[in-house]
Amino acid sequence: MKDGMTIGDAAKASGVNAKLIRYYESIGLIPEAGRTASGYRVYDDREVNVLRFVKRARTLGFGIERIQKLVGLWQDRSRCSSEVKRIALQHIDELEAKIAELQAMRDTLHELADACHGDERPDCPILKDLAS
Amino acid sequence: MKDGMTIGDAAKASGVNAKLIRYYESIGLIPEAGRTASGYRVYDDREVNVLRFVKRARTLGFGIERIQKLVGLWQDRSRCSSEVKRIALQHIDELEAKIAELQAMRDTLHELADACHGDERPDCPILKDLAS
DNA sequence: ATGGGGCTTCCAGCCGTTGGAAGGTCAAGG
DNA sequence: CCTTGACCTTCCAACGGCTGGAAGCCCCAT
Repeated sequence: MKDGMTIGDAAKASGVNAKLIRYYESIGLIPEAGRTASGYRVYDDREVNVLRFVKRARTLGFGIERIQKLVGLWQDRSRCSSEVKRIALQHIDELEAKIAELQAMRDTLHELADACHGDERPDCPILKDLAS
Repeated sequence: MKDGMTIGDAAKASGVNAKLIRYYESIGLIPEAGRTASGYRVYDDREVNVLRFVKRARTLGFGIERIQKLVGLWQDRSRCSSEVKRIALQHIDELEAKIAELQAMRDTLHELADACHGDERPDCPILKDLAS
């Protein structure tokens, strides 16, 4: 039962849904799966592991392109860990930037919301700010 | 020179580029602009103010649909500030959620990157985590 | 009249999914 | 053997919020 899974089985085993597996294949993130005589895709444990790797990397916010590199490094036994770390640090930088951006929005909005009495009257510092 | 601007002038005056102004019109975020005899869009100060409002709201991360509501409330003199505040608070909640999500990614990655020596050796806790 | 800049429309792509339609395949049960 | 229903296949479209390009018209200065 381990080898020769259908895409549905691979989806359950990896946590990546079938539709997304096909999509990942279509964009070249994962190699083309083998096929049965009738055209069904066939997966084995190794491919499920790749899918799990991809899913975990997505959970950490890596983009597809970077995941491709990570999968490559993962499968390259002669890789340098420095290369992997470099990619991770770069991603951390981008996350920090995004976080800072969102926090700035939140902080501004928080101030405006605090200043807004939020009652039935039309006077509103939030709209005043937006209109400025 | 104040009224009867072309889209390019309105873009400069509002900070929203011409392409985007047309897009906003196409999705109904802003009403259809008037036209000259030859088909050029024409803008006046009031419309530029709406564009500025939209731009500021986008800067604060509001989505288009919500901005539509905000513009409506802004132009409604009998609005309740509570309604505006409600929208702002809801948006703050979503920002908080997104921030927390990104922070979780960053924290995990930070731990992994710290544990990775990042040298020429292949051993790598980052890949180990992704493969788990 | 010619050039160049701005305007017009429409179409396509970005990212990572998700949904749906239309049709083929497979195993189980009547 | 045939039907049912759950699976699989492909392709096409939409989400949000833009951004770019192509093809063609308009307007002003030289």
